[in-house]
Amino acid sequence: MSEHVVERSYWDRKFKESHYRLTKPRKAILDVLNKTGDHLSAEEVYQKVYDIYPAIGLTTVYRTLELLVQIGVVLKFDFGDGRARYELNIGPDMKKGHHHHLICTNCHRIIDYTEFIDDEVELLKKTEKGLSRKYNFEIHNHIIAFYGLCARCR
Amino acid sequence: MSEHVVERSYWDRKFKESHYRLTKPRKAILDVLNKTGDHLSAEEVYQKVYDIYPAIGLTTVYRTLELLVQIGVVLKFDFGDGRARYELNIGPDMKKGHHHHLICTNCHRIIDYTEFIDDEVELLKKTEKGLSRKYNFEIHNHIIAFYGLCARCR
DNA sequence: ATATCTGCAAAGACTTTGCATGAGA
DNA sequence: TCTCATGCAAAGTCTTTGCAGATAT
Repeated sequence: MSEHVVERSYWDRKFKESHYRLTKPRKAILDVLNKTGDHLSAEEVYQKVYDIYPAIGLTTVYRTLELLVQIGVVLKFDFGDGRARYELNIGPDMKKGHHHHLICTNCHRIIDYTEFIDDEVELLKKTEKGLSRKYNFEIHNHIIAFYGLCARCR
Repeated sequence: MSEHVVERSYWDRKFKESHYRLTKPRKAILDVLNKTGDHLSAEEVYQKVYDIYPAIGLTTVYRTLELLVQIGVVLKFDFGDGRARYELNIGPDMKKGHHHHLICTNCHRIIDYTEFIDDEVELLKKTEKGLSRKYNFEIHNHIIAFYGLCARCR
């Protein structure tokens, strides 16, 4: 399918720029991230990759996720349940655009929201500009998260 | 000193409300959190408490910090360096008010900032109201953080 | 060819749990 | 008194590292 061709060329380019090799395990991991709408833990990524590429090792998953975070393709989060979680930041076939999170402190469920994002982005742009000037800090990314109790847990 | 009396009565009240006991180890931990301006890890809290209360155990530090998070006295963060960090949320003698963080992804330094907080808080209030209605989510807290490179690392 | 990458096993780091002793209301 | 809290040791999780064999350019 041509959809797949587009994906491949996109990652190819992105990897060439970063002088890393786009190997089979890495492609499989990217495919998994590209298809899911969830915030997967390393173990969960491993499980899903295993289905399409059983030779995969958990170590490679960790190393690849780390690499993808470095080159800005993946975002890494910690929602307080003791394991890091990952989601695609940029990709050819992304399920969602820029969004933020509601995090249930009881059951650790994550709700993505996109409401008010425009207002937030506008404010954050101003803030970013001011902060990077004042602290000489080069901002690459930001997060906003609300903590509390979800509908089921309250 | 009367300053100390004020602190004690404050924590006393807070603990009575929560039907927990304000023991010596817990007092020592609160004193440490109250005096520092940093975001301490559990190990760092342990070290500092050790100086004023050598009988302290690391386990107690973990359990107490967890407890303080539960009753809303302490905030828990994960800045990406593999250990949780804690700071006082409310207290009699706090070093800082509400603030957010700039996090260096290279050296893991944390910079607190309070600029633009008013604008942010205003926007977040609106957002909170909308989100809690739409998702039936009870919001207790929020975080904003910017990731990037600090002056030294860029 | 040859610099990277991979998977396994082992080690590392942080955090939690079991349990007998000790302290607070 | 009697429930709750503490400290030590041990266990549990998630993540990283060492290394020999496999792979991509």
